[in-house]
Amino acid sequence: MAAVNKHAKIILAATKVFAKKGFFNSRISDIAKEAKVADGTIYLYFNNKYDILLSIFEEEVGKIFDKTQQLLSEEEDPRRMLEIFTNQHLRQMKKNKNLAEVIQIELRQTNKVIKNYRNNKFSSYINIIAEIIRKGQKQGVFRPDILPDVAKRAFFGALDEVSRVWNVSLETHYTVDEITHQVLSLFLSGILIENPGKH
Amino acid sequence: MAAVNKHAKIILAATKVFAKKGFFNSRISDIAKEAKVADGTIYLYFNNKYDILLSIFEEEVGKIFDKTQQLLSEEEDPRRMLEIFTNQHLRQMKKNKNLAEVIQIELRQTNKVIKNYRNNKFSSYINIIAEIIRKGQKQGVFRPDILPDVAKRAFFGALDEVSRVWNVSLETHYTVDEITHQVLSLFLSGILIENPGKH
Amino acid sequence: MAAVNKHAKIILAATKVFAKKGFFNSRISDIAKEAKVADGTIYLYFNNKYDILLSIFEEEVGKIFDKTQQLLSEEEDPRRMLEIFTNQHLRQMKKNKNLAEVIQIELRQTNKVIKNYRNNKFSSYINIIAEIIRKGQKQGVFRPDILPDVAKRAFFGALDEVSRVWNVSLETHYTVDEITHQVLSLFLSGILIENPGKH
Amino acid sequence: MAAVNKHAKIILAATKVFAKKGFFNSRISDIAKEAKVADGTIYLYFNNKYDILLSIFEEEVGKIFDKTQQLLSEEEDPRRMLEIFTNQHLRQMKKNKNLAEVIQIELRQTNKVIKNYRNNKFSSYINIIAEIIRKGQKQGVFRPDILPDVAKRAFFGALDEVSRVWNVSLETHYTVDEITHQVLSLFLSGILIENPGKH
DNA sequence: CATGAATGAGCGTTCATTCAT
DNA sequence: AATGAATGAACGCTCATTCAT
Repeated sequence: MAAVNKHAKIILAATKVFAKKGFFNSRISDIAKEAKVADGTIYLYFNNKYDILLSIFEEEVGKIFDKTQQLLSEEEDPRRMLEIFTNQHLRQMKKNKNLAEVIQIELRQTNKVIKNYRNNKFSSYINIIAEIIRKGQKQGVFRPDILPDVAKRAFFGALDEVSRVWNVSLETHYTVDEITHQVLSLFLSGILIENPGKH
Repeated sequence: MAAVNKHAKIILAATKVFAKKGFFNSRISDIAKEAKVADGTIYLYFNNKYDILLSIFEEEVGKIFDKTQQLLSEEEDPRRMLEIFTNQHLRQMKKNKNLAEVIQIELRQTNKVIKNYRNNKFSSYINIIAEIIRKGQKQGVFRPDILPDVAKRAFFGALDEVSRVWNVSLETHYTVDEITHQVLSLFLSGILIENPGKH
Repeated sequence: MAAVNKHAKIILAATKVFAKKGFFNSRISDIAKEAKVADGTIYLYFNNKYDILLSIFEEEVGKIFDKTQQLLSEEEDPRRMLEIFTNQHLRQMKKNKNLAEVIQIELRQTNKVIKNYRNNKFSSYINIIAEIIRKGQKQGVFRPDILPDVAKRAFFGALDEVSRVWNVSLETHYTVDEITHQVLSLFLSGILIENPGKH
Repeated sequence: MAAVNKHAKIILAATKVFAKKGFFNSRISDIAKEAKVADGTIYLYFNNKYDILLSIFEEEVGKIFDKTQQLLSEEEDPRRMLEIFTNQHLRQMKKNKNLAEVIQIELRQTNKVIKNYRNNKFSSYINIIAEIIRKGQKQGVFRPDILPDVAKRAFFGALDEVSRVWNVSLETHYTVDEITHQVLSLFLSGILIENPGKH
């Protein structure tokens, strides 16, 4: 078995285990068992437990980032770009629930090292939103008074919280497309029926 | 020192410690030291470490819930109500950064017991948003196609993610009122300059 | 309530609690609750937890010792004296099962201070048996080759083990008088049908 | 070092420590130090502290049981069998004083789980006595009015109490053979010089 | 490279004892 | 004398990490 496979197997197993039990409640032995390797083997590929978590972020979020960038590269309309981002994000989160859990849960915890997520893949990922907004403002289709760095957080927070429900409760039966439409519609047009103050 | 004070002191200390280090990285002895009581004293007021976390949620979120309800009780306009909720939430999170951290961080982790947060104070708090939306739909000022149970999550997620930045990074220098305006404006009117597709 | 009563109440409660849970598994608060006094009150009457155990021994065993001495004082026949001792012991153990437990269980444990039970009430109690044997040997009714200090232990051990069953299992349905007869008969006449080797 | 050795080393160390300090006064770290392993290593071989105690019982008592059975297998005379049992038991208790302590002390305590010692090795061991008695009764050499289930306890209790002295006090200087003779003689022929009431 | 037995630092929790009231 | 809230030392057990094989 090639080394690259072991690495991937451990990442996959750790994602599954972290998602199920949370980072702190997960044991190295749990991950080892799930990956079908010995406990010690994990330390041939990762420095420590926390390093596994970081690797998941960087690698898995990196994949989503790349995929999203690629999807957006052929699009020029900021409205469509936002739709693509939304749909792609929710779709990924639904497809890869384990990763969704890890992002959602672990993003907010551990020892603050990772929280200040500038200069990492996750930060880049979120900044895609800000870039789309800026592009729309340049094109004159998005309101110029919107602050991209505030709006990117609001938008990501909304997506994140909405998609959490997939892993936690059974209360929702909406499809990805329905949720995409709801959230996108909210952000694009707002909740008001009439927007007399708009211009 | 009256018992009620000890309880409050421990809650306060635990909130501070949890916010600083995260639940799992916090030690009972850290909380005891912060509260200036003996380790054992904590167990006179709480069943175990996790019980402290739950108590913070129920008690502190309960206070915010009550305060918010009171502020909203005199208002009839759903748009104003949403503004009041937003401003009040962001103001509380900025004022009580430790509690904000605990809510934001701990809400997503621990052993899934509290994650399914129906039937608790937190659930009630979030449902305020859904109620405001339903009221606005009845009054005909909010779009009827918006799903209140999806929108409440999107809205809370946006607020939550936006306010996180206060505790984590230094990147933002916006005031509460500016952020309130940004987020509210986004939700009410959307990001589009023109909304030809509306109604 | 007079102090003497508190002392007695605590002894009684402790005997009950120790019997039920064993010395190490018993909590001071258990005893306090059983005695209906505050935890701290116990320390007005006893130096520490272990002191309670010692007091039970000295006081309760002392009572049995006195009672037994009194019953034996009017008897001159060593055979009858042994019967009286046996019957009295088994009767007490059956009547006061809690004390029986404490004697049986706690006699063999704790920190060896008490185990070397010379110079205490329990030692005196066991020595009654040796005295009876010596008396019988002097009178020429008991075999002179029997060593009283060995036989006293064998006899007490037999009684102790036999009576344990009352507190632990349900396997026996024999009455005190039946058990008395069995044990006494064994010790007096042995298990052999014929004793040609005697004298 | 083979696993079987670690297991045995810990059993040996625990027996020693329990004998010296008693179960509740013994620390896992005491056992670990005595066995020259790390604290955590103990938990690779035993579930918890109490499990160590149970294992000592089952394993060590099992060995004595097997040895005794083997010694008795070639003997047909119940009188000789009783002598063999007695001698063998006392010899083992003198040889393995630590185990003797553990049996004597711990048998009567802990949380009553093992006290009802049917269906375990210890129960089997004691029942050897009852079987010998029944055999003697069938052969017509032991009195038929003796109840084997009462006598087995009386006999074991006598042996147990007599052998305790070896670990606790210095008062006795008798050899195993002397004690064997005393106890056996007592049980076979009784203490009376004449047994006119027999048969 | 891979293993998994062994390690031992670390922590949540308990509870005998104290002492201010 | 009596109380019971408060204390804090102590311990069973866990688990990330190491290393001999």
